[in-house]
Formats: sequence, C-alpha cells, structure tokens
Amino acid sequence: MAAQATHECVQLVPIFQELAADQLDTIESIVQHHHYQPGETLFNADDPLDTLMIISGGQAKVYQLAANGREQLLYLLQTGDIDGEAALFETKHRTSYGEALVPTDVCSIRREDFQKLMQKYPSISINVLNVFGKRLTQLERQTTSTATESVEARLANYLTETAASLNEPAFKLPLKKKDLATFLGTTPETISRKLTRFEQAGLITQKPGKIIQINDADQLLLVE
Amino acid sequence: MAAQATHECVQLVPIFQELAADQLDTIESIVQHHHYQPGETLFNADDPLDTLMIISGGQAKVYQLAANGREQLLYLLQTGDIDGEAALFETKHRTSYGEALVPTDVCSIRREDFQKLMQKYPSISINVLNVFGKRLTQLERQTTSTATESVEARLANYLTETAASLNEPAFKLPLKKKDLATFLGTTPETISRKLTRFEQAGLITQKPGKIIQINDADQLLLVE
DNA sequence: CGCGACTTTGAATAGCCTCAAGACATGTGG
DNA sequence: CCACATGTCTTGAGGCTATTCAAAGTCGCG
Repeated sequence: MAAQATHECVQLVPIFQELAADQLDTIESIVQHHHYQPGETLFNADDPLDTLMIISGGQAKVYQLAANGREQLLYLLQTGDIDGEAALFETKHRTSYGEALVPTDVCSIRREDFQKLMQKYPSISINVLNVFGKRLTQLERQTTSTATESVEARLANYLTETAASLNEPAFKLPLKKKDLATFLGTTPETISRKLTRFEQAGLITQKPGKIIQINDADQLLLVE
Repeated sequence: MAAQATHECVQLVPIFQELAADQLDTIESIVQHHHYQPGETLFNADDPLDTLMIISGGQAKVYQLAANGREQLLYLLQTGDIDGEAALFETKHRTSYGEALVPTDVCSIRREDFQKLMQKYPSISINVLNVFGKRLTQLERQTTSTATESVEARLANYLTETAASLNEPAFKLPLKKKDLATFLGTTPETISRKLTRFEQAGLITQKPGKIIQINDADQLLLVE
C-alpha cells in the first residue's frame, strides 16, 4: 500500500544489525513482501517450514492448538519481530498457527537464501542465537507462570509488565480479551471478573476502549 | 571417579558433531570437570551465567521457582544434553536452578572459550541453533499442554511419549512423583490418583519400583 | 531394623470453567 | 445517518476438577 522504503523490513530486524547499507540492499533484494488483513492466516501448523518471516508492520498472533481443540497463544509478533527461525534448521513443518490481528506487512526469506546469508555474514547467526535465547527465557517464564500461579497472579503480572514495557501506567490492551485469555491460559469470562475485582480493590481503573490504568503496581505484584 | 576417556564429554554432545578427533582434543583441553552427588546444586538462579555445561553422565533437573515459591520443572538433562546456551550470548545471569538427581558428571566451558570455538568452527553455531530450535519447540508444546489440557490428559501424554521414546511398553519412571508433578504442573497426590484410575480402567499396570506398563496406548491418548 | 523420605488415601474446599443470557460495541448496508 | 447484524464483553448460577491438609502406609537406605 504505502510506498516501499528500500530497507523497509530488513533494517527493522535485530538479526540484521551491524550490516552495512549495501549488504542490507542485497538482503532486501531477495525478500518477498506480503500483506495480510486482520484475521488472515500467515501460516498453519503442518505447513512446510521453509521461510523466515519478518513483521515489517502490524501485529500477529502465534498460537497452537491442544488435542482438545483449545487455543494457546504463544507469541504476539510486533513490528521487527521474526518467526520461523525455531525450525529453519531442522524441523520440516510448522507446529503453530499465525494470524494477523491488524493489517500486517510481512517479508519473508527462503530457507536456502537465509542459510547462505548466515555463511556470508556470520554475525547474523550470533544475532539469531540471541533472539532464540530471549525467546527461550521468555517461554520458560511463561510456562512456570501458567503452571504454578493463579490466574489472578498471572493477569496482575501481565498488566504490570505491559505497563512497564510501555513505560506508562495507562495503556490499551493490545489484544482482545479472548486472545488475552488464551495467552494467560484462562477464559475471557475469568479475565473480565478478575479485572473487575482489581478495579474494586482500587488497583486499576478501566476506561472505555480497552484502556487500563494501573493505580498501585506494587500491590498488583503482590496478588497471589 | 572412573578413568576419564579422552573425549569423555565432548564427543557425547551433538553440538560438537562433525569435528575431527584432534579438534575434539583441543576442546577437551579447555573444559573443566565436575562431579555432583544426588541433591547437589549445579547452579542457582541469579548465578552469573558464564559457562556452558555438558552432562557427561547422570541426570539433572532444571527448574524455576514461581513468585509463590512453587517449583516448575523445565527440563530433565540426560547424558549428552547441554545447558546454559540460552543465555551464553546475552543474559548475564541464570533464571533457573539445576540439581543433580543421581551421581552426575558435568564438564563446562567458559563463555569466552566457547565463543572462540564458534568462530573457529562455524558448524558449532549451526548445531547450537538446532539445539535451541528443538528446545523451543518442546517448550512450546509443554506450555500449550499445561495451559489447555487436563492433568489426566497431560499425564497420559507423558506416559505414552516416554514409552515411545524408550521403545518399550514398560518402563521405570525417571523421576520421583514429586518432580513429575512439578513437570506436569500438578501435585504428587493428583498424579497418584490419576495413575490409580488409569490402572482401574485397564490402561496401565503399576509395578513396584516405579515401573509402569502401558496396556492400551491408543486409549491412553484419547484421555481428555 | 528403624528412620526419613516418598507415596497413597480420604475429606473438605476453593478456584476456575461451562453454559446461558443480556449489554455493549463495531461495522455494514440501506 | 440511522438501523440492524455480528462479534465481543459482562454478569450470574452451577458444577467439576484439582488443590489443600492431614494421616496412614510404604519404600529405600544406613
């Protein structure tokens, strides 16, 4: 839609840090651009996994389906995030689903091309290792949290973390309650109830448009 | 304890695949050896993360503590597994605890040494990427499973998977029920009760010494 | 054999989910 | 610009699973 800047996606991505402009040109020339509408599918489980995806704009969710059909949100991809790295080297097919939440621009690099790039610019593989490491650490935390803490504690944590990462006490929930529920491993009804309780306790204030204002971050972190 | 073969740990590890014997010698010369008794600590959360650990023998558990103090088992390290990679490149401290379950041998490589190795032998970083990828995929599955499936389904899954990976319908649980419980995100009591139910339903048979025999793997997978 | 750790069993409770209905918002077509 | 349709959110009632606490039983090891 908008005119394409030369390095539109490539320069956004941490894994291509430290590369010179002309090297970015090379990379940009081999990527493919796609655009997705909200609700559109970026990929499905069992799809062949042969491309690395870069979110150059918008927002998408990555989720899995459990045996009983319930959805588990694993990641929320934002501008500059990448997906597909996890199995670029080994696994032959995807294990999760990707879906655009808002109008989203994606550029993708084919597996072989990416592997050539890694050989040519070794700093890329170090950067990819860093991305992996962060993701692992985050996922370990998420696993621990959903398995051992109450829904109330998880929600409280999510709110304070989101506020902290935005550096603002008031923010708009980036997800529908339904998606937030699958992220926290609960249901929309429970989220709704817990938020009401937080508000009654004076910990937060809810405003129209999914705006949440945190009034007492310290107390919120103490919720069990 | 036992006499040390030259490449005792190094040759066990997938990330050093494809290296020649003399290259393995080089690596072996820079690793440090440690031995741990059951219950001994390999590392704690908040420890500085500056070494890559290789399990050259034995078994260890890696777990996190939630805010409420409950334990979540993340990985069970077996001979040949590595730990510490997740943050070798960026994070400055550990986020999990490691503890030997049986007498365990570990060799470790200092961060700087390992980074030099990766520069010298680029195949190592590709191998590390593979290990990361597998771990991510496994952890994604675990997250989905604990968040969306019932304890019964998770336990049934665990049993069939363990049996499948050993290629035997009867096997000894590699963990105490207490640890298995934290792995599956539940309590020892619940595990006990569910196993009894499975047995009553004829799906498994329990024998002394934590031996479980699977009688009907198909039905077990259908448990909701 | 005896101690400590682990496991099993029981009873009561609590937290969360399900189902269902109504309120609200959002976006579409007339 | 309004009316309606669709999807999302809230609120309530009820039920169920899994946890908690407690105590007895079993295993393994010195």
